Amino acid sequence: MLERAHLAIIHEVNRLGTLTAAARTLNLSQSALSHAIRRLEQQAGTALLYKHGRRLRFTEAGHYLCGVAERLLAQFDHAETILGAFAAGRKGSLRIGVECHPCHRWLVRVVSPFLARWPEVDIDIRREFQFSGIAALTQHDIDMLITPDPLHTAGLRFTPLFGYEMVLVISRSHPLAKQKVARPRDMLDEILLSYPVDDERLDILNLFFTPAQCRPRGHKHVEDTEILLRMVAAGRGISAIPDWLAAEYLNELPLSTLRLGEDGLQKQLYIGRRDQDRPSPFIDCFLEIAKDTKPARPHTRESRAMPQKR
Amino acid sequence: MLERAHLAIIHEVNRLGTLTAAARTLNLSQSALSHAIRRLEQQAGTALLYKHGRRLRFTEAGHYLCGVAERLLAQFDHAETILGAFAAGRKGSLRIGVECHPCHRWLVRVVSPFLARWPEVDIDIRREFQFSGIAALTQHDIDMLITPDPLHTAGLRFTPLFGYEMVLVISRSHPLAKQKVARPRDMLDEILLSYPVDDERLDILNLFFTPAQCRPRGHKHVEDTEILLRMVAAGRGISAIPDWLAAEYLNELPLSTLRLGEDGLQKQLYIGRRDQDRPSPFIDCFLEIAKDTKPARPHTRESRAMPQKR
DNA sequence: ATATAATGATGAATTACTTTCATAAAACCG
DNA sequence: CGGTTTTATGAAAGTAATTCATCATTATAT
Repeated sequence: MLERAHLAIIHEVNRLGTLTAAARTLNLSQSALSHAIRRLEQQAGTALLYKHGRRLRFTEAGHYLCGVAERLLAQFDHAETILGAFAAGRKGSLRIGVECHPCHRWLVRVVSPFLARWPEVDIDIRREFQFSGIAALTQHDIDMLITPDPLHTAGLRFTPLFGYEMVLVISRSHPLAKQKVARPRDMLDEILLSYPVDDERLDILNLFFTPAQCRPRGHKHVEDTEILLRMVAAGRGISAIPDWLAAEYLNELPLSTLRLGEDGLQKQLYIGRRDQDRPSPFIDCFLEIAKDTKPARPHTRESRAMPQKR
Repeated sequence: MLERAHLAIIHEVNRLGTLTAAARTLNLSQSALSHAIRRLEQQAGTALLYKHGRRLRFTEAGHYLCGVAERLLAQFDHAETILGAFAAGRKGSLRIGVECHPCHRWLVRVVSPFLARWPEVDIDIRREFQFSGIAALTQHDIDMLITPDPLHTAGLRFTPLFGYEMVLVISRSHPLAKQKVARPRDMLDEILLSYPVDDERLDILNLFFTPAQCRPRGHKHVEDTEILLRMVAAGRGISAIPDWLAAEYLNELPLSTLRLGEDGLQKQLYIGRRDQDRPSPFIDCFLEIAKDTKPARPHTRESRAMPQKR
């Protein structure tokens, strides 16, 4: 029978490359691992490792088990963490996934009061997913997902948080800065700056440029919002960000915002959970705080020009 | 440490309600389960079950573990199923290298029935190699190599598939189209069209032009067979392809075929494998299908002029 | 080349852990 | 209140994992 111990061995051998090294980190003898793997192979009826030189290589089946090990061990670890929280009289932990890069600033404003009210709950925020955030949620890699793109799958429930508008930000000294509305054809000579995300997941491309069958002259990825906006302010490119995020920076940087198309690019932020999860007071509390935490500056046409300090 | 056995116990107790019943289905004594749970509780530092009347109920932590158990046990079961498929040779992947450009059409006729019979086996076909196909095979980058040029290296084994003849194709309206045999000196004014392959690997150059110490007027690379033959048909060049491939196109395009030299340019297709590879039912099956799949139209001198519909 | 170090494999001995056995205690049921 | 069902527990037995000592192989350095 496949046991956690087997997975741990497989995982460490994969990570470290040799039985000897794996044995060290597992506080076992090299012989123990060798025997354990041999037993597992006999039970499974297939080889998992074979010698290549004086090291080991995984067979196809072994390689498959590496993947299993990685997934399952993480879940064991997490389960033990939660169990530890129960033991310590705490309530548990909340793993939140965020699929919307600029939402990070908003999220910290939700997390702070939550942590104050639930000192016994640990929060972990994840921004990178092997596949999608939705998959991470269904596979219990995270407990909540914050995303502008809900995918109504069986077993998941999405609650709307707030609507917002994606706006174009450009340097205030840019010729187009006086316009109210940006049109795709105006942008042909611009460099688009975006978070490092697949093109298919960029609304500015999907919903603005692609329908007009054109693309900006260039496209660069920038990880950090602050740096991204400073590059825009310096005239090094344009970008599309939520209106409320733009509002936070309008009085700090020489930026202008333009509506994307006549109707604007309207979005909605959702929080997704698994249906089957039992109700928990702190999860309810988190949701409540999240719903009450509107983005920094509800953006209206009037306020755009005159943002106030937070 | 939380083990699979613990999860199994938790799960059965949850399902059946009593330790005694759970013990029965797990082929263990009631006492064994009781001890196991006790140990786990001591390690976790928190109670998981408590007595309610003479039965057991889950604590909050225990209830949480039920959920974990359900998910993880399913994943263990699935992993063991897959492992069983590996052991039975049902599951695996087959990376096939093809060193013979026009063989692609033949290969798809082998792969289709194979995929139908081995739904759990993934097939990957590679046509580009960093060095040679032989090197890719010895270095485990591919598992099989289909090539007309076997190189009998230690550790590799080549099985012949079928013999064929490379023939010259020219437009039917070409002055030479009436000849039976093409001679190098007739081709001095022609443009040779070939797949984008190094000159050293082109048989028409090595075995036809080079011995006669001449070259055609020009040489262009074309990636796609269909396009290559349409160019030939349009009188834009000549090419050398296997007779059976020519046969497939003779009734669709105005082409003529000529023998390359008096004896023709005879070739043989081989399938190469590593000697040391363990036998696998699906690899054997692939070989069998490959051997049984003769090229589209066994080409004879008589049929050349009068190809039939497939 | 040859010596040396590193690594994995193996069988026997040992150790650790799990399971059973036997029994007690508690709870439900008539 | 017995009779029955169920869990808990300590000691004994049994099973399985681990180590030890050693060998074989391969890579690296001299």
